[in-house]
Amino acid sequence: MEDRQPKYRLLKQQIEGWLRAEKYRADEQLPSENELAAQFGLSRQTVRQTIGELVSEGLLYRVHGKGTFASPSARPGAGGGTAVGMITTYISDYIFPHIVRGAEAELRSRGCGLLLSSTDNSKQAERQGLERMLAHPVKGLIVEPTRSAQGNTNLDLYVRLQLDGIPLVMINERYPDLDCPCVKVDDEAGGYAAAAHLLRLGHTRLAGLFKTDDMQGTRRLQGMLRACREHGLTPEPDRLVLYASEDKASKPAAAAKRLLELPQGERPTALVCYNDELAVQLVDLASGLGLSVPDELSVVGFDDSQLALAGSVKLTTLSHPKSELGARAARLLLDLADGQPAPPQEQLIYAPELIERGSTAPWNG
Amino acid sequence: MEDRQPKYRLLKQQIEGWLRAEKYRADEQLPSENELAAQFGLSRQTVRQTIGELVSEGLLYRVHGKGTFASPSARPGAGGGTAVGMITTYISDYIFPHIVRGAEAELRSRGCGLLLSSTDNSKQAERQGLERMLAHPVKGLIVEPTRSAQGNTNLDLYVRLQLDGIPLVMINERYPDLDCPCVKVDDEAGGYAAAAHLLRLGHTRLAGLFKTDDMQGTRRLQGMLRACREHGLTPEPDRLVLYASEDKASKPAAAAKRLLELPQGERPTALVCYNDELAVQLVDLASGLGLSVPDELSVVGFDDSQLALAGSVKLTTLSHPKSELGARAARLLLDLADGQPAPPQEQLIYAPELIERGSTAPWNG
DNA sequence: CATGCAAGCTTGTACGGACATGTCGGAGAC
DNA sequence: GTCTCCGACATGTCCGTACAAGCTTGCATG
Repeated sequence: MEDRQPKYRLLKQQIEGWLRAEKYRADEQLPSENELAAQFGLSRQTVRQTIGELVSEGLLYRVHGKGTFASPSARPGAGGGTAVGMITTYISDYIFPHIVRGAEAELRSRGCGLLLSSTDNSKQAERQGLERMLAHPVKGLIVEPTRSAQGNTNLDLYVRLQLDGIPLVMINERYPDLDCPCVKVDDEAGGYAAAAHLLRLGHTRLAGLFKTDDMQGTRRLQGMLRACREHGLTPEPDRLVLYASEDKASKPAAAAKRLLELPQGERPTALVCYNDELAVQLVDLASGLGLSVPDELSVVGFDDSQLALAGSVKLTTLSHPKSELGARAARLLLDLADGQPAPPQEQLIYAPELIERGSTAPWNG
Repeated sequence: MEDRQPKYRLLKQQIEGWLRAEKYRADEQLPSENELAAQFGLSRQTVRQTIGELVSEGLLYRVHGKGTFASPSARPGAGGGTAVGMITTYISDYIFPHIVRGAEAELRSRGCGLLLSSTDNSKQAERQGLERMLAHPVKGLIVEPTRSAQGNTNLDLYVRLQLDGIPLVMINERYPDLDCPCVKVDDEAGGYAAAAHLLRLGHTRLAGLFKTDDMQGTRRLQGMLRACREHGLTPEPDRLVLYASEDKASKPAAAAKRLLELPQGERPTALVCYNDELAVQLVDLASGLGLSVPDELSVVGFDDSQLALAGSVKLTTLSHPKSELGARAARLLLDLADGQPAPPQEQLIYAPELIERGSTAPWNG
C-alpha cells in the first residue's frame, strides 16, 4: 500500500522527469496548460498549481501570452545554493581548523562557498546553526555531531533536511539514529595501535586517560583495552581515567598527578592519552615531578597535531588525516548533491598510523 | 494613472506590511484563509494564491490542520543576505582560527551566518573568493588582505563591492588604496615593547627576525628599531634577519643558527621573533645547540598563541586580542550594514601587552 | 477519572467557470 | 508590398464549490 500521491504532484514528477531527460531543452516551450490538462485528464487549475510550484523552484518560467518554458539554468539535480554548510563543535582549537581548511580548499576548487558555524559543544547552538542553514539555501551540509554520546535532540531538523533533499555528511562521529555517510577515523584501531606499541616496548603498567562524552574517546579506550586483553593484561580500573569535556582542564591532570606520585613499583610506566593536547600537558606535568620523558615515562598522544612537535619532547602519536578528512567530506557531499550514490561506509574510514617520535622508549622493568 | 494592482497582490503587500511592522511575530498564527477572505471581500482561492507566494518566498509557513504562521527567519526589511563573508589568508594555522572563531561567535549571536574563504596567500585565490562573495548575497565582508605589501591587484572587485553598497572591514592590515575601517593590532608598539623589555633586562646584543612581505612584520621591526634608538643602540644589520613567507621554513632558522654559533662575546643574547611560531622553533634550535633558555638566551615571541604554552619553556610574548579582534570586526561590520557611521580609526586599534613568562631573563654581561 | 469519538476548526486537493491581458499570425484594407 | 486589425491561443486574475485530511476541543461514555 503505497500512499496515493495527489494528482498535481504526479504531474509535477512527470514534468521533472521530462526536464531531467532533457525532453525539453533550455527555453523550449512546453505544452500549454489546456493541452496538459486535456492530456492528463485534469482541470486547468490543477495544472496551474503544478507549474506554479515548478516556476517558484526555478525549473520553469512563464511568459504571459506566449507559454511556459524550461529554465536554462537549474537542472533539478543541480539545485540548491552555491554554498555548502558546515557545523562543527569548535573551529579554533586543535585539529578542527585543519579539517575546516581541507573542506574549504576542496569546495573552493569546485567553485563552492563554505558557510561555517560552530556549536561550542552546545546542542542549542547546533539547533541555531541548522535553522540558519535551512533558511539559507545550502547545497548540502557537513556536520560534526555535538555530544554524540548524549543523543540527538535536533532530529526534527535533520529530518527536515532530508525531506528537503539536502544531502548530509557527518565527520568524526555520527548520530546513531540518522542514516547518513560519515567520514571518520578508526578510533578503535588507533587505541589498539597506541597500546600495542607500548606493550611491544615492554611496558606492563599502562594508564589511559580518555574523554568519554563523545564516541571517539570511548572507541580509543576500547581499542586500548582490546590490546591489553590480547596481551593477557587486565588494566586496573584506577589506571583508567575517564572525564567529560567540562572537566578537561583539571580532572585528567589531577588524576595523572596522583598516578605519577605512586611509588616506583606501582607507578604506571606509560600513558595513553586521549589526544596530543592532553599528552603535552602530561609531559609537562611529568617533568615538573622530576620524571623524564621518555626514559622514566612513555607517553602516546593522538591526532598528530602541531602540538606534537612544539615542545622539546616530540610526541609519539597517531596520525590523523585532518585536512584530507575535511576534503573527503566535501568531495563526498558534492557527489551526493550531484545525485551519485553514497559509497559504502568502509571506504570512508581512515586507519590511523603510529608515528614514533621521542616520547616513547623501551621499558626494562 | 497608477496601474491597477491585482487584488491578490494588494493583499500580499498588506501582509508583508504586517510582518514588517511585527504585527505577527515569529511563529505567530495569522487569521485563517476564510477569515482573510471575508475580511478583504475576496474568495478563499485568491487568499490562497497570496499566501502561496508568501510561503514560497519563505515569509510564511502553513501547517495542515492548524493554520498559517509567520516564519521565524527572513524579515522582509532585513535586506541583503543573512550571511557575512570573510576572506583570510590562512584559516587553519596559528592564531587565524581564533580570529575566525571570534567573528563566527559574534555573528551567530546576532543571527548571521559566516561564509568563509581562504586565500593561502594567493591573490588569485583572493579574487575567486571576492567573486563568489559578490555573486552570493552577503550582507558585508571582512577581509584580511593578502600580501598587503605588494599592492592590490583586485581593486576592481573591491570597487564593485562599494558600488553595490556592501560594507567592508579589514583586519590585521589594509590595502593603502582602499578607504575602509581596519581592526588591527598596533604592531609598532608591540615591537617597541618587546625590545624595550629586553633592554630593560640588561641585554645589549639584540637580534630580530621578521617576515617582511606584509606590513605587520615591517611594523614590528620598526618598533624594535625605535626602542633601540631610544636606548642609544644602533643594531647591526647582520643581526636583523628579514624573510618572506616562502622562506619561512628554512631561512630564519639557518640565519639564527649562524648567529647563535658566534663566539660568546659576539653572540646575541636576546632574540625578538616575528611570532610565537618562529620563537618556539628557535627555542628548540637553541637547546639543540646547548644554549639554555632563558639563562643564556632570551627569546620574545608575538601573539600569545597556544604554542607559547605548549613547550617546557613558556614563552614571553605579546598579547593579541585574536577572537576579540574577530568579534570586533564582525560587530563593526553589522553596524555599518545597519547604516551607522564608522568610528574613528583610532578606536579600532588594539595595543598589545607584554606577557612575561619563562623565556626571558636578566642579563648581566 | 480516563478513554474515545465526534464536531468544528484549519489547510490541502480538485474541479468548474468567467473574464482580462499579452502574443502572434493571417486576413483584409490600403 | 505593407499596414492594420481581428481572432486564436497563451497565461493572468478571480470567483464559486466540494470534499479530503490534519488538529483541537469538548462532550459523552465506560
